[in-house]
Amino acid sequence: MAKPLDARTTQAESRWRSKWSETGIYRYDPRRGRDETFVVDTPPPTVSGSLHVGSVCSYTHTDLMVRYQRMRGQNIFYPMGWDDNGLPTERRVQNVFNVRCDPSAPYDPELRLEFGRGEDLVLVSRRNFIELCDEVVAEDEKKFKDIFQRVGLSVDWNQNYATIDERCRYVSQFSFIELIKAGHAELRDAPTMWDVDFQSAIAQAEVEDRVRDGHLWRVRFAVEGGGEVHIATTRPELLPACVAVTAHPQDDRYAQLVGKNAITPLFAAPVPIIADEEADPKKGTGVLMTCTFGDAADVEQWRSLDVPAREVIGRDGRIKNAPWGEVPWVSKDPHAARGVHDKLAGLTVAQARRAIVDMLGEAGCLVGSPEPVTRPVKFYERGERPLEFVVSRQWFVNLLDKKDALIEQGRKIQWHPESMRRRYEDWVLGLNQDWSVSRQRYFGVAIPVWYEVRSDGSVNYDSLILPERSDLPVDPSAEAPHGYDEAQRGRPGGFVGDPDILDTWATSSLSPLILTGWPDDPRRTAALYPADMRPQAHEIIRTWTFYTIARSLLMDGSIPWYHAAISGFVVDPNRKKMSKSKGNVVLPTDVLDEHGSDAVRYWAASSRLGVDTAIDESVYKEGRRLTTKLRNAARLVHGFEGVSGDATNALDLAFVARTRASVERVTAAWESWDHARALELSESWFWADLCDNYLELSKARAYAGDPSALGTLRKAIDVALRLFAPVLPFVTEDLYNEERDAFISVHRAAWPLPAEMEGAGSADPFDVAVQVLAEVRKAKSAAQVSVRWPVTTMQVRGPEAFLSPLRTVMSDVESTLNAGASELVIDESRDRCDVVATLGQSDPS
RNA sequence: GGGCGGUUGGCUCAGCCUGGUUAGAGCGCUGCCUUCACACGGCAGAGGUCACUGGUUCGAAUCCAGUACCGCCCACCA
Repeated sequence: MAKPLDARTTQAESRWRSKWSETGIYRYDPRRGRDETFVVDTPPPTVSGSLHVGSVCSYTHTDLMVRYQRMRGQNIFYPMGWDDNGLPTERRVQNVFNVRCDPSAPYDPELRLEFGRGEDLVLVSRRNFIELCDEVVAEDEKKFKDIFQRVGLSVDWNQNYATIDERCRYVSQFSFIELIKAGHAELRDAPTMWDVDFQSAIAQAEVEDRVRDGHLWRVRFAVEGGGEVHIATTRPELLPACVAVTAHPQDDRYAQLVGKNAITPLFAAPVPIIADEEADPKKGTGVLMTCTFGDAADVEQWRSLDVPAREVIGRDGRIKNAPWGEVPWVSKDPHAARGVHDKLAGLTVAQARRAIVDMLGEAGCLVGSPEPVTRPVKFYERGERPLEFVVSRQWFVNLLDKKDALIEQGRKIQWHPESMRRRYEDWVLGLNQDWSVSRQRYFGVAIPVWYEVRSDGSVNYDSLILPERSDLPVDPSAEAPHGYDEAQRGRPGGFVGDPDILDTWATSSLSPLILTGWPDDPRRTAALYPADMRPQAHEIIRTWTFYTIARSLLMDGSIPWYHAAISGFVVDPNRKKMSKSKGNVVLPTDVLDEHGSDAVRYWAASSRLGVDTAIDESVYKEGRRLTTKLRNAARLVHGFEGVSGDATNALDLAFVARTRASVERVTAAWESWDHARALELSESWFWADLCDNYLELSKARAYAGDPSALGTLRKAIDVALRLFAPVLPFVTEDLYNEERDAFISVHRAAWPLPAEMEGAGSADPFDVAVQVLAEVRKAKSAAQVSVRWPVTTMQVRGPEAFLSPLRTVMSDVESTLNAGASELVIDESRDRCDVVATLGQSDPS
């Protein structure tokens, strides 16, 4: 059981937090140029519920690099954003206030609602709804900010945005209008993936496969002119939507049928039998039906075959009432077809499936019994019912024709770890749809478009009315375009506003631009864009990474950042993903309370980018151990009295050389974005070289006030504090300022560089001294005596190459070991040394 | 089905790119050592056929090929 966090640590952490905030040491300086500025495109966390401990880990990873860069003299632009637009917020607001948005309701400026559910459901205008959303997210933002500050993120809190705020709406709408003008975004009336519960279009990136049990039915189709063909399907309810039947061109079983018509059972619709490479002879019966629309393949075939669409599933996920009646010509027996359809109309997909299977069975059109199958089914990632393809009017951003360019952009970016680039490329290569950006929701950035209404009252979707830049952000459902007044809304000769909002990623994908003054302040933009670093989790490579790269490409062909730092997941100690249902969620506030900020940061810093990390109590303990060790080492050195001088003693010089080599390696690790390696190297230098060995070896001289030892020790502590400052910002700041009258932040101090340790020569004397030390310690341990136990005589036998450096530091070795006379014997026959120590007979005390 | 990552002492991980003396660290474990920075410490120790198979090489944890298992990402679902 770990000892509770001592009050000193907690108080120091909170004191330094306040001090940093008061003194503004993390503030961005807009006067400095791009080449000396390090820009972070911080992920705006979704502010709903509580912050995940995994977020604490990955945000800390960012802060580690930021603090390193700051100490390297970089001007840091490290903002914070909040992602508050979109569905999660809407759902929370609906629950918290018991309201629903009614876009047709007028705005009520006096509306005041209490937190907690009211008795009756209240319908509010879109603007009121958005205001309520603002209210709710403000609460969450406070909680998130508190945790981020506790963990010591060196964010410049003056650089802040929320994806629903005016600035973001402005940037998002402006950029979208630019996409329209450039022909990258267009309105299409086309089959789109649709969530029947959320009543909204969904983009490919928001879709996930879930494995579901189902059945494979074999259905008998008659062939015009005689014969029959069996098709296999898991979705018989789409039979009325069947527009073609396909078989593979090399499939001999069906070759003679191609070109003829099949007749669908129950509906008696003639549909062409077509040879198609996509039909796999090994699956099902080798023959499948193309329906409008069961899946993306259907959409593709429907396009390429140029057959009519027969949409049977409505936006509510139920079988439509009318379509069959609207196109009676497709059936050879319209009356019977209508009779069948009437039984299906209004049923959900699942109900219709059962009903149609029953009817097919009665009609003798099922072959054999259904075969149970499990197959992946597409769901909206937040949805509960399978997605359907429905025809609707949506805005799309064209990306399918830009795969090559998107991959090319990805290659200009450095990925950490490198393997994540492949994930991005795989996603790009697997794209099969353009980006559907309109969402039939309320809390988000409105699509900034109106459409003209013709004199006959119909909407002319080809005739867009775009807002002026000076009017942005706009809400087309509440504001009239220039040259019109509100009375003309929906009237012949008037206008209608696009009722939809943009996909949340349409705004998030502009995150590297949002705070850069784009597009109105080109000087600021040039100083902040592209960003240096995009930190994020790997799960959103398909969304945030991808869309951001795409937006920059479409904007001006730029890349959004130079480095993408991808963090892994944090999993529970059993390597399982944390989830509320499993009850294995670890709250950031709990670990911070229990172990302290520095220890939690130490844990985060121990994990490498891209690697999944398990919650591990022992690592927090290790972090606390390190902070304690730092305090104690600093206390010892700060307690020595005497004047510091230059290092002149042989051991001191050798230790400086050893330190210089370590600093070089630590710095190289930071430069290669490997904070875990940097920490490991810093630690082994500090713990072994400095504390276990050099401190012991120089202690006697330090107590005696030797200026060389004192100068070297003080320098070593100073280096240690700076080396650990990125990882342990609190304890290092505390110790750095322990001896100072006026506050100077270690986080503004210069990173230790080898240049500070020039002229130290070789580290050999230190290394050989350590070897002799280890030998004698071993002997004392074997004899079960204390480290201070006296050594009466000591003989070191070895080659001159070893003894020569040892000779220069022998007095320190002797005093550390409490040894009397010692003898060095040259023996070139061995490549190492032997140490023979005779221990004293009695306790020194 | 495709792609990526992993498999090293009881646990968590490093080392692998650039093959070469007894494979490292922390935790845990064992023994010893406490007035002189630190017992949230120090010293010493036990514990590993580096997943498996084959290959390259004088030499393989490290390079190559394949297999198994674990995890993640993706996939037009008949």
